[in-house]
Amino acid sequence: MTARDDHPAVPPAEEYLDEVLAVVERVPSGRATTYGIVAEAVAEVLGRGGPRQVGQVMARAGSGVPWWRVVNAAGSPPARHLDRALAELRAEGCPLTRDGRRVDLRRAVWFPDE
DNA sequence: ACATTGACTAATT
DNA sequence: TAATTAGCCAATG
Repeated sequence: MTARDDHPAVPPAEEYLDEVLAVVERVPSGRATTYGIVAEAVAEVLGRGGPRQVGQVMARAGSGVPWWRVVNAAGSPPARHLDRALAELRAEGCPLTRDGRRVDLRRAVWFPDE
């Protein structure tokens, strides 16, 4: 290594990205969590980031993980892929609201400490 | 260094 | 219940 090997092997942004994806991968089928909850879990490890940062990561690198299990605080999947997300959620039996357009977080919410 | 932009949230109306 | 507003945080140009 160089004399100064104090520069991160992984850029902070990438490190943050990995941490977010690691959490999302653990969300069980048929359940869901929120950007805010993921952000808290990540912040516990890295000490930074908020819901919007999680959103950024998902937008940029969310394919590859069960992104449809991450919804906003109101239970709505990302508007961009609303239909695809709802189809997935319905398919895996995730509790939805009566109108079937949002996740019923009261029943479906999952926290990373499980 | 400043402005803009987002797969956000909580409070308000 | 839905729309609006202000606050939020880091990436980007």
